Amino acid sequence: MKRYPHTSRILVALDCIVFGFDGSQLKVLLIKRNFAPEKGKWSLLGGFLDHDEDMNDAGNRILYELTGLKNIYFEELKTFSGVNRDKVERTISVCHFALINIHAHNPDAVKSKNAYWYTLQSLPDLIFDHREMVDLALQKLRYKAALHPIGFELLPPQFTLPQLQKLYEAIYNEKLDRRNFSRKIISTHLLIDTGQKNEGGQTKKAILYALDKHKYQKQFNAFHYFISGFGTSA
Amino acid sequence: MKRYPHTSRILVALDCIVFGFDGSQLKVLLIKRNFAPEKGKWSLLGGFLDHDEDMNDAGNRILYELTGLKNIYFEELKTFSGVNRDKVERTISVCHFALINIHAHNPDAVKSKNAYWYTLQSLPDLIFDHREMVDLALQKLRYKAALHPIGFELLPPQFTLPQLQKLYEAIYNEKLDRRNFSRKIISTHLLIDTGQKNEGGQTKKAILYALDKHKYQKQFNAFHYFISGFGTSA
DNA sequence: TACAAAATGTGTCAAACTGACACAATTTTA
DNA sequence: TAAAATTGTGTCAGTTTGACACATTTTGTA
Repeated sequence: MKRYPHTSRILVALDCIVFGFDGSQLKVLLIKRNFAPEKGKWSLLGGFLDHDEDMNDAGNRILYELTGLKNIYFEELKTFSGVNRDKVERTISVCHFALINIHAHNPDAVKSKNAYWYTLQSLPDLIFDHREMVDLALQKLRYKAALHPIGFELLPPQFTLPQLQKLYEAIYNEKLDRRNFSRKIISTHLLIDTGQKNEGGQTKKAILYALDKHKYQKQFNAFHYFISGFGTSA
Repeated sequence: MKRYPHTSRILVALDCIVFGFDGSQLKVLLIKRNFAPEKGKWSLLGGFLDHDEDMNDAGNRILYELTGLKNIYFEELKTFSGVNRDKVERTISVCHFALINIHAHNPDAVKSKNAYWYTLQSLPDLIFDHREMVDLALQKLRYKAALHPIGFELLPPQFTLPQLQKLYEAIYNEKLDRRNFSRKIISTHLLIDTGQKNEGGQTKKAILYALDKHKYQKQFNAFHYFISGFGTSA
C-alpha cells in the first residue's frame, strides 16, 4: 500500500509563543510575517513541519533560526485545527510556548528577521488565531509556574531572590509578600548560594543564587505551590 | 494564492485512550484494527481528521461511533509526530484521552467494532507508538486527578465515598487512608448528599453522593490536592 | 436470636505549614 | 552623617495534614 484511501492530507504548522523577562516585565517575541497572505502583519514565531522532521526537530529549528539559541525550554500546548483558520489552505497549527533568558538570545538574528519583544499589555493585532494562542500560553505559564520551578528558565544563570520575585509578580500581575516568598523558594532547596552579591545594584546588595540543576531536574515534576492562593476557587 | 509553495501535506490522525472504571480496576478500551497495515492487531481508538472538521469534531465523532456517548470528557495530550511512525505514509497523531462512565456506554456498539476493555496490567501489544500513548495518558491522568476533580467523570451519577476512594486507589495503585480521604473530599464541597444509601451493598450501607455540577465547573481549575504525597520529590 | 465480622462515619492530636507582620542590617544619596 | 530604600531573618496565631481510635450499621452464621 502506498497511501491510505479516502483521506485528506493537510499542512501542519508549528507556532510558538516565546516568553522573555527583562527584569520588570514579561514579554513575547513577535515577528513581522514576510509572506502572503497577511504579509507585514504581526505573527507568532512559526513554520511548517517539514517532511523529514518531527515536531521536536521543527521546534528546535524554528527557535534556533530566530534566537540563535539551542536547548531552549519549550513544550506543546494545544493543536489549533479550525477548518478556516488559514484562508490559503487547510493548515493545523501545533501551538507551543518557549521560555528563554532574554539576555542570551542573538539580537542580530532577531532584528534581521523583523522580530520584536512586546509586553503583554501592548500586543499588536495578530494574524489568524494567534491572539488566542498567546492567551492560552499565558494561562498555561501561570498554571505551571505556580506548581513547578519553570520560572528559572526565564532568568540568567545567576539571579537574586528579589529578581526572582519580580519575575513571579510579572507573571501573575500581583504583589507578593517578600518574606513568605523567600521562605517558600529557599525551602525547595533548588537554589545554591554562589557566595557572591549582585553588582550595580541599588541600596543593599542581594545574594546571587544559581539553580541546582541536578535537583531541578529531579524535582521538576514535584509540586511546589510557589504562588499561594493561585488556583483557588475564587 | 491556492496553496503554500515548498510545503508538504500529511495525514493527521486522532488517537484516544478511553479510560473506564469497573468498580475495582482502571481499564482502557482497545480495538482490533480492521484495515491494513497491522490489520487485526490491537490499537487505540482513532481515526483521521476529515477535511471539514476540527479536532474537537473529530474526537466527538470517533468517540460517539464507538461508545454511543456524547459529551464525553476528553482532552488533548500530545502530538506524536515521528517521521516513520506509520509505514504506509507520513501521519501525525494528535493523542487524546477520554474518561467515561463504563456503565453508560453502548456495549453493542463496542462489541460490533471489536473493541474490548483491558486492565492496565494486561495490555496486549499495541500498534505503532500506541503503548507510549497509553503510558503518557496514565501519567497525565494521575497528575490531573491529584489536583482537579476529574475522577468523577469515571463514576456513575451517584456514588459513595468508598467507591470514589477505590477509584483513586486504582488510579494511583496505592492504598489511601479512609478517614483522611473522606475529610479531603468533603471539604471540597463538591458533593451533594442525596439522602439515599446504596443498595445491594455489603455490610453497612454507604451514603450516595452526587456531584454538584455547578460547583464542579466553577472550581474545576482550582487546586485540590486530592492525593497527598503525589508529586513530591521522592 | 444473638454475636462475630466487615465495612462505614466521625473524632482526636501533635507536627508542619501558611499568611500576616516586625525588626535589624546594608548601601546609596542628600 | 543621617534619612531612605532595599535586603535578610524572625515571630506567632490560625489552618491543614498525617497517623490513628472508636462507635455504628449491616450481613451472615452459630
